[in-house]
Amino acid sequence: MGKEKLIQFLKSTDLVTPVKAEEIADHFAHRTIYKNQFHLEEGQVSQEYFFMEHGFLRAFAHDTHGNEVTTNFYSDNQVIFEVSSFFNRTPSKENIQALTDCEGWYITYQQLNMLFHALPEFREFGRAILVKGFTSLKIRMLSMITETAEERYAQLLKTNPEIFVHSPLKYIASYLGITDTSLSRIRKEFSKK
Amino acid sequence: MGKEKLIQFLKSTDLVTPVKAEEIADHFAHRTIYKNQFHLEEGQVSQEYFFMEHGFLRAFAHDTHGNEVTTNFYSDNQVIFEVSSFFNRTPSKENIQALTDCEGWYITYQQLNMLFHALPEFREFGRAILVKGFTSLKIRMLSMITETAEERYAQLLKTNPEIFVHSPLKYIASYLGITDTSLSRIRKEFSKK
DNA sequence: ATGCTTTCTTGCCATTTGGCAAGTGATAAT
DNA sequence: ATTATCACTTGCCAAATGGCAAGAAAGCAT
Repeated sequence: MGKEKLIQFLKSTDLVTPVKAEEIADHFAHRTIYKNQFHLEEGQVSQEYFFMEHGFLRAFAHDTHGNEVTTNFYSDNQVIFEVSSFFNRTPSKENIQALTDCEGWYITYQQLNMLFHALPEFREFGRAILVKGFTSLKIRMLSMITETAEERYAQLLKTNPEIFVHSPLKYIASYLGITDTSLSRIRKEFSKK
Repeated sequence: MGKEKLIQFLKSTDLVTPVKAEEIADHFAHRTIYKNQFHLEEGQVSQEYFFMEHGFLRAFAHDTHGNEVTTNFYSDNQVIFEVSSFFNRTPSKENIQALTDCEGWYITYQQLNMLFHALPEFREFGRAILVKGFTSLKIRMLSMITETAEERYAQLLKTNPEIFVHSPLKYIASYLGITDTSLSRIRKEFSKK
């Protein structure tokens, strides 16, 4: 049935046994998101808990002056949904859009709760995903406060080089908290070293 | 037994019924944290899920050059614990210290899991707390990226004036992502308006 | 292949923020 | 009361980042 990657991912957390992983995966359905399509649009309620088998997505919001700001990038083996909108059933302030064709597996909010109820192990898994997202955001916040734009750029290039393959620099710039002009200059300086 | 505030807080989320709120509260024990004492120290595993009835706390971490950075402030009616350390049972990179005498109620990791297991409603409550923390961090990140230091200062002063009552400005400065020198200048400019 | 749009770079200059050190005032300890 | 420490401010200047506009380069549509 082709859900090997999903099953492998569920098992990789060590919170879900092999047998239960299969059972959980049974409830996921296949989803393709074609390049430029939206997985979630501002104003909608995030409906799908989406495991990405392969592809590349960008999440972005609008600031008070209407400018786009990239809030996240997502690649293979990540779970994608807008936490606040998904769990509170409120309209999302974020958009999630495909930068390449994406393939993966999803369940709805209702199905997720059903599974959480039926399989406590999956609930632990769900929490682990949440904690992971929270933790990486905290790390990013710390780097926003303590590091220079160049240091943040160097770090991103080192730890997430695939972002530079799939995303235009202007999206990366706002993710780093700088303008595209500055990013261009930083890259110039950086390449000299 | 004096746990009215805790019970009220549990009920306020609408995820926990009045009866269950009492049952949950039964498992919490009283805790006083005196001014300057640590609720959590770097290197330790966050052990207590702490509901603050009243008081004021600051969380801080150290950056790569050893400088203190304030990561959060906590006041009345908040749940305090270091998410990553608490759930992953790993050493914390953060410290949580009292800026005033604090009083509240706590349970341990083991008790929390026991309660989660026994009372699914409390689990929902736990998730809501997590989602809330995540959401406010996302909002803060967006403001770090899109707003000037002065705008962030004005916003904090408006929405969390109590912080300025209890915390020295240098702690607030690093929370805002600026130096204490800059905050001082911003305040000077701001007061002219 | 041609033209159109988007992405990226660059020069010029403005603005924001930081670094350091001195100075003032407040608080705390003895 | 005296001293020491801490919190905050300020002046001077440096460094980082932004804004705008022009131009080069790359990608896309027809």
